[in-house]
Amino acid sequence: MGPETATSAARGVAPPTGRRNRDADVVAAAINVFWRKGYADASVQDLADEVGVLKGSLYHYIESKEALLMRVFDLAHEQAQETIDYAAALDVPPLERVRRYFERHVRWYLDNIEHASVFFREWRSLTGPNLQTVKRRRRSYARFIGGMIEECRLAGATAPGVDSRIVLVYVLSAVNAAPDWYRREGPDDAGTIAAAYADFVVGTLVGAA
Amino acid sequence: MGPETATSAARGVAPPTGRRNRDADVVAAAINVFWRKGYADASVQDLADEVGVLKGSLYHYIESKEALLMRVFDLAHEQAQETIDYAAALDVPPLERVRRYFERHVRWYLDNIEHASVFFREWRSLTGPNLQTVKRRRRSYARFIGGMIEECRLAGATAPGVDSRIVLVYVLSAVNAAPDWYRREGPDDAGTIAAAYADFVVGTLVGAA
Amino acid sequence: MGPETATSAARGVAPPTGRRNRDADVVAAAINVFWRKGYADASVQDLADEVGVLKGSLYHYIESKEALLMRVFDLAHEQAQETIDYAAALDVPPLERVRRYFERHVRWYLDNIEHASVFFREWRSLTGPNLQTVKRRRRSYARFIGGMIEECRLAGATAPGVDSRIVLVYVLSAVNAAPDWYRREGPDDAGTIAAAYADFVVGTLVGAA
Amino acid sequence: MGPETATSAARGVAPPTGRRNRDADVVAAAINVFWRKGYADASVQDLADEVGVLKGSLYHYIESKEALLMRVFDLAHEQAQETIDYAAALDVPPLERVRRYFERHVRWYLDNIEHASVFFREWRSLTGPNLQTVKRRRRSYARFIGGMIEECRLAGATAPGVDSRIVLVYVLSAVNAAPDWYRREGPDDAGTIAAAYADFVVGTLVGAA
DNA sequence: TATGAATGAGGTTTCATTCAT
DNA sequence: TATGAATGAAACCTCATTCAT
Repeated sequence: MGPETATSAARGVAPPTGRRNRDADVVAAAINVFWRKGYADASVQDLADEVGVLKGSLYHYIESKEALLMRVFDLAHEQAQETIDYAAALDVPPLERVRRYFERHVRWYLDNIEHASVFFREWRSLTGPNLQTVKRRRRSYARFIGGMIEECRLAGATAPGVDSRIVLVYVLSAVNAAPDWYRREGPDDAGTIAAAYADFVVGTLVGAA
Repeated sequence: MGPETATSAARGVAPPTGRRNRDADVVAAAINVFWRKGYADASVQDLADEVGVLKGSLYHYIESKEALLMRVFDLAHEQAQETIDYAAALDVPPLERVRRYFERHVRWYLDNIEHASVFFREWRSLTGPNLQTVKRRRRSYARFIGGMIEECRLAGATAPGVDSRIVLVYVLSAVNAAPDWYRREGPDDAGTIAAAYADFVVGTLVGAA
Repeated sequence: MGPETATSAARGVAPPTGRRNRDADVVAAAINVFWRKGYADASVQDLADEVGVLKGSLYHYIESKEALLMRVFDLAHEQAQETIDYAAALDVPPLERVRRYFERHVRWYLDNIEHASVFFREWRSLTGPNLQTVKRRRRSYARFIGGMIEECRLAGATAPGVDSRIVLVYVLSAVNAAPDWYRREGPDDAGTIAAAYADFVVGTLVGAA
Repeated sequence: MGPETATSAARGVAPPTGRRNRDADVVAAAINVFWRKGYADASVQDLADEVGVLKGSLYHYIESKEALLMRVFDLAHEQAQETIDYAAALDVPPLERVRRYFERHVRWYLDNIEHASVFFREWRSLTGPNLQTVKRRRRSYARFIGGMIEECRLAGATAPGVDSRIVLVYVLSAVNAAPDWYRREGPDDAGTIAAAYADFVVGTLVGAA
């Protein structure tokens, strides 16, 4: 897993720059605690313990527990957007774009299991505008991926009977649950699984009997 | 004690006409409330409101909030087991068994979205022996489905490079998330989606490029 | 974390002048409330009222209602142990050791009626390890006192027919109930009663007809 | 312990007369339950379980939980009064009257440990007129015993320095705690202990050094 | 007499958040 | 920046008692 410790492995943020990177530490702690206990069962005390400050002090870094959860989502969004930008910029045939998108996408999940798990499990705990924002983003992801699939269909690359809408939710579901099943210590490495998943997606598009 | 349970140790008389089957009502209410608010955010007050009794009165029917959640899981388990028994009893080729299993499986999800959603989302809220029981059942489901897939492979019905373990988690993930996406008021009816999903699963097995 | 404990991880500065020793206040309040209403009938609200904080705030100082009761017992134990150490260190004949032990012992009861009353009345309200601890201590007290009595017998200072075991429970019972009867505003002062009780004990040992 | 079972050994009431003696059963059950769990921790459900009826049905036999406790006290009072009447009617010297009173008194305790324990432990749980009644009776017992002791003093049978008031509470305390210490399965039988206690009391009166 | 569902008040405890120091 | 005491609302659960059947 690299040089990080097990408990702070979920960060994906830059390492502390020597003096102080408390914001990133706090988000990394939140990812870990929310992953282990779930947002609802995680107390602010748990978060403070993980960061190593007293409960009251934590409020110098966060506005509220939910705002902290939202920061976790914002960070994930940035990284998801990078994958989208990467795929959008590729100059390859539609099916290959899909394959490369999902390979990188799944790869991110498997390299950031805790973060990805929180991302997929806990969005229902958000409220009000935060919830709206996250839902909007999710629709935007789906629209982008749906667009890629539609391109494949228009290019005649998909099986005749395939319904783009159904295949979209099918493959998204399969892929997004990856962090629920993957074990770092398991027999398959992340690259293998990411490639296999990407192949499955392509197979689902072209091959449905 | 006769055939009655310990808690309803009546003297063998028929249940008074005035007494409805509150147990079933309570579980149905729990499914709805846990689905709308999530287990952690649902209060016992919410549950009592849904049933139409006072908070304290609810404890005539449940031993604890978690025990009620567990009853929701027990009920889902019974029905999941029926699908397994149905598929196991079929006298058809392996691939067809898989197809029919998943069609019925998905069909149950789509006909019981709230129940299925709670079943897939809230198991982490269980604790102690309840959690162990549910995990054990999940492993048992996976073992059954994995067995069906392995039968296909041994019968030479799957694509050469397919890794049974990976394809298992892939299709389970895709299928189990169905209640997250399906909208009853959407354009596709449950039968169509269930059939499409079953076809995707078969396609994933036989067709991975 | 350095040498400080995790929960009081102060930086070694003296406690702020504004912060009183709330721990001692809380135990004192508990003694009073448990004495007036009994442990079972005393609510956490009663305790908070006596301390002068809100109910929730009390949990900064206690872990649970029972843990607070246990602190009352721990404090009493410390003081009971001091009396034992005092008596054990005396260089006097056995009967005189008994007399001085009980005089001091009763004196403590009468000077701390509320505390002593709770100590003798409420130990059955403890549970689990707390209850075991208190029972163990009680056996230890009895063993010490029984040892003193046995010393008297071996020194030939007791009446011939005296059964050490029976006389032990007899005098302990008589003495331990003192706080139930004594009224501070009564005609006899604590010193007189303590001396009388000690004489009775000695009388019971040497004089049983 | 005679023909009764262990769990119903505390009654001291007449055995069921064949058809129905539910009142006595209920009091016997109360004695046992209050003895095992304490009045405050005993629920009406516990009482109903012990009697063998449903909770609601118990209210055909009792008016309230406290009224049931009061019946336990009334029954004990009847039996305590019998001992007093017995002693009062004796035509013996004062010291001998004291001795016989206490022998019988202690004997009752030891033969009815559960009942006696509740009698001495739980009177503080009564309220209002019930509490007043029980306190009045206790004063009356003390007055009777104090009268016997005073008779001894007037007859010149006590040691010169003895203070009647102090010796009264001393011996009462010693004697009343007997059910706290006595174990039916212990090495000494009830008759031996009752005699020894009575001797101690006399010894305390005549022999205080 | 017997039932057991229903009541409603009260119990202990947790916790996100604030604020004086 | 850091503390930790204090807040007060809300959580789950228990229980003595009532009452329609």
